[in-house]
Amino acid sequence: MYKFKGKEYPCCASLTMGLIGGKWKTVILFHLRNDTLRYNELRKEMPTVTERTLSLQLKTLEEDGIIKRKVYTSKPPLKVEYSLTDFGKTLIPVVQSIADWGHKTVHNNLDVSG
Amino acid sequence: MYKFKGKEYPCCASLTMGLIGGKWKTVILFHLRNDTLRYNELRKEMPTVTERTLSLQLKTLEEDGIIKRKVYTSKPPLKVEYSLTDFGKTLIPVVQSIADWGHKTVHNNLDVSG
DNA sequence: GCAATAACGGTCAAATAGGATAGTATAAAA
DNA sequence: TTTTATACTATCCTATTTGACCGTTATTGC
Repeated sequence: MYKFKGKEYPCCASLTMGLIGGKWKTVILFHLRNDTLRYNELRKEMPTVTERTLSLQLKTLEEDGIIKRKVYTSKPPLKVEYSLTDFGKTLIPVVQSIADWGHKTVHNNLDVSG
Repeated sequence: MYKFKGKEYPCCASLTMGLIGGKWKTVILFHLRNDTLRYNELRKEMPTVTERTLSLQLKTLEEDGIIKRKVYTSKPPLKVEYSLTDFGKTLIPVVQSIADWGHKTVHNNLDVSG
């Protein structure tokens, strides 16, 4: 049994998936792996996600300590930047290997059965 | 846009997650990464999954060409063995990095915020 | 004055995932 | 002869995730 942040997981792999699983989290982390991006910049990178879902996922990633949210409110134009925390940066190799596999698989077309 | 087996994904990372995402798939792949296991051997490794869910996940992993199912029915005692296909073996580094991160994270207790 | 941009939040609904429980067929073991 | 083991399948139900759509506050640009 693995425990992390009050949640229990039966396997080390399921712990990781509990944090980065779901339809959009790895996509967000992929776009943030080398960059700091604003909310609307993320939206442009991920046009098919709804705003509601994006902000929900950003919130849980922040709660889990994986990304940080920096608000520039020193005066008017609201500006919010998202980036990986130090803890979140430890996930870069994982996210990268997930992304690389997807990329390589499409290109090699290793798909046998059609 | 990435396409694989008739499904579309907005990002290379989401393609991978479409195949190995969900609560149990990486756990199954983790246990099969070096071994061939029978249905009930998998159950013993994953006592908290229900039989329904386990067999559903095994079926979709098989349909996606990631694992193969070998039935030994040459006479009576029914025996079914699950193992990775060659295609599935290309996922070993991905699954391993997911598992390693979970393992290391629990042990280092990198959890900052509590 | 009006539209556009930025960064969301709220509500509702649909889809999907997963769990609880029980049942099946066969055969061996006690 | 009853129980146990193997490898599932079938129903039913709940919980979680995600999408559609609209509203909000504030400010800049035309």
